[in-house]
Amino acid sequence: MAMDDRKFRILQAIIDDYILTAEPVGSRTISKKYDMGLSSATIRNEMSDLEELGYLDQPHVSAGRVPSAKAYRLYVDQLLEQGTLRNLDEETVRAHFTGRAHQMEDIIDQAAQVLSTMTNYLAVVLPPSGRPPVIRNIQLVPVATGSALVVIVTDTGIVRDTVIRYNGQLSSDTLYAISQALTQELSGKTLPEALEVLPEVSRRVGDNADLLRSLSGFLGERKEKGRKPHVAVGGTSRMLTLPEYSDMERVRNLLSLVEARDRLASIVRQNGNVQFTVRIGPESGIPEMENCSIVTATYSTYSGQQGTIGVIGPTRMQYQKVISVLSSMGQQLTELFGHEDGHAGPGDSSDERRHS
Amino acid sequence: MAMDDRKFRILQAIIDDYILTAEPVGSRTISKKYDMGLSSATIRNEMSDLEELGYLDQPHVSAGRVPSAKAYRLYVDQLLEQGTLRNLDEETVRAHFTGRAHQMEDIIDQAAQVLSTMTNYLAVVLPPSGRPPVIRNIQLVPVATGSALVVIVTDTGIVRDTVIRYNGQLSSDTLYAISQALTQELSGKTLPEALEVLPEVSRRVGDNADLLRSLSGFLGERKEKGRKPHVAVGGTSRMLTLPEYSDMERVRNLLSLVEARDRLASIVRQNGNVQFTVRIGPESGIPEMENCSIVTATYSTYSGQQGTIGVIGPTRMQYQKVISVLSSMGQQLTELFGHEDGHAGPGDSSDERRHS
DNA sequence: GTTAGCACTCAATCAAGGTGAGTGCTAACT
DNA sequence: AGTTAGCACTCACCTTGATTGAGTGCTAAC
Repeated sequence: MAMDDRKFRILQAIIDDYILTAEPVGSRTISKKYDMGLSSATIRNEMSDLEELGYLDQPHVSAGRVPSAKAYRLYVDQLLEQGTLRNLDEETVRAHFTGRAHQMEDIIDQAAQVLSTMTNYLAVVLPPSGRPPVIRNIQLVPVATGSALVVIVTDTGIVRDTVIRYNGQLSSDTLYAISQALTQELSGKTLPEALEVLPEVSRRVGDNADLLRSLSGFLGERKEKGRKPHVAVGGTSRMLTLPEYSDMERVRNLLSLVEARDRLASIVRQNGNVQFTVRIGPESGIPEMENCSIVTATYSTYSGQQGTIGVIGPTRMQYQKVISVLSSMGQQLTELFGHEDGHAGPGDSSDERRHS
Repeated sequence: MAMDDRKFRILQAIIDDYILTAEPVGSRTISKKYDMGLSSATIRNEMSDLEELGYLDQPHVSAGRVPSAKAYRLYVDQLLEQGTLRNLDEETVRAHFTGRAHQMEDIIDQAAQVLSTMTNYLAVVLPPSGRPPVIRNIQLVPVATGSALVVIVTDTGIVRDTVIRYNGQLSSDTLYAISQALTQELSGKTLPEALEVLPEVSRRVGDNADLLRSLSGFLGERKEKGRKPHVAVGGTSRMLTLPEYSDMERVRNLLSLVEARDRLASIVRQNGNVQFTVRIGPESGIPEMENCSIVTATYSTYSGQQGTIGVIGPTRMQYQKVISVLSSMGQQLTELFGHEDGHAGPGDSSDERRHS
């Protein structure tokens, strides 16, 4: 016995209904609500077949049927194939996501916010990452006697800054001179490379050994740990309204996942070059995500770095909606970061980008 | 009838027991577990009095008694008076809170983490704020053609940065010259003040009207919205293990509060100059916090700015522990920020501070 | 003033029975 | 051969009622 067209249509109806209600679906419901022109008995036979084929599960004998992960997989694959769903939410996303902010973090926060309100699920947005950033400019700004702010502008537009301290006093002009020297020597290099050549540079620049040692220490630390990236999350509380989270155990699971940002990031992060990933239930291989689906998309920056945006929800997720919204958001982030200044947002207050 | 010493001791026992078990406390429990040398009947009489005095509530007639907000208030006041509890957790806090980080945000994140693990409640840490920061130094760092990073170093050590764009090309040296001029003119001023005099400065500096307009726009925006401060939160998932959060409704309340960081901040933020605040249940005046207590403490920076750290938990909170931990943490943050560089953490890798 | 004793209350627990949604199977129908 | 009506069966869920036990308030004796 194989999957024929009628079986598929019935399966689809079951999935649709289950996504809507979160209740096991009975044969009578399908026969009546989705008029297939078939009696419940016939549906019943087909459902029995579908169960045998592994597309349906039965919580217990006198309950309706529930779609299996395999069913969702089929459903989603079919959705993606026909590809009609894209861009349905394009405009709504544009309307809510202004991207009008100066800091990268604000932007991804806002993106997560929009994603979660539009989908009603948990949204995660990871900042761009990828190949190591290349130094463009180093600037030392006097803060107080004996301390300076190090600003490193990289090609990704991400600015890393910290205060270092040194002995003695250096004038603003001296610091500028050192900055220029450092920029000269180090621009075009990645952070680890810069760290390597720093001693040599230090010799050449000469008499500020102390300051350069501090700088070196800072770079070294950064190399090891990296700045832990800011992971934006939205919609946690919204998830709790879903019936699947009336179970405390699951809520706790979800919450501790959300709290462990780095773990969350590693779960969501998408490798490879596909535009989309849909991982349904156990496909993710993550034990506590058995009942969740993870849909991710990517966006990219002008410098070729890649970021991930993702939505986590129950397996009975509104896949069409989620995929459509993610797709639009991915596109818009790509647009937003697709410009030379790297940092986001129209610094001037022009409104062009929305229509470009 | 008034509160006498015996009544007080009984009340204390009830509170202690309720804090421990979260179950209504019966007369027999008090008589046996806390040997008062009194029979349950006597305790019962006293409890009846205590109820009449408003210190105890009875969920229903055949249940034990539960301390009222008034009881906790008395209990806490008494704790604070005797003041013996301070510094009990000093060492543990020191051990877990290294404060070893370059970014302010990392530090307050870590502080929230430590607070929540040590108390098992929800911890909130607000960055220092207070009088408006005064500009010390302005620096424009070239990022790409037509765009520059604005770094403003303020006396609070907090660095605000953003990329602005302008027409045309300016060399690194030109930008430096402008930076110097701006620093000259604007240092010592607050942001709003700077915004006011900027047009004038613009005239004097001359031919870079476009850039200065961008800068002015940026400052104006900042003035309005301010950079939304980073509010660190820790221990959300830990709260769910408490029996009072087996109710979904409450969990949702808590969660949406945690998600609305600004609201959370306004709840926790402590005004006035007291070292401590303990708000018990309805005292906070916040409807959804009726069953919660909020304990806050402050820390301050060398520049006189003040930050708040707080713990939110059920009214039957372990007040002693919480107060002690908050106290130690506040002290340590004050120490940490009590130095000229404002930005935190030993930039060098010396270990001195832990013993200073 | 303290305590033992007793009647009383009431949430919580559990078993028993009823209900209804849903199934699987069979036999009749097209 | 596919479809459908009918029927027996299953089982989660709800209701009901009885039981239990923690806890109280009151009274009378110490």
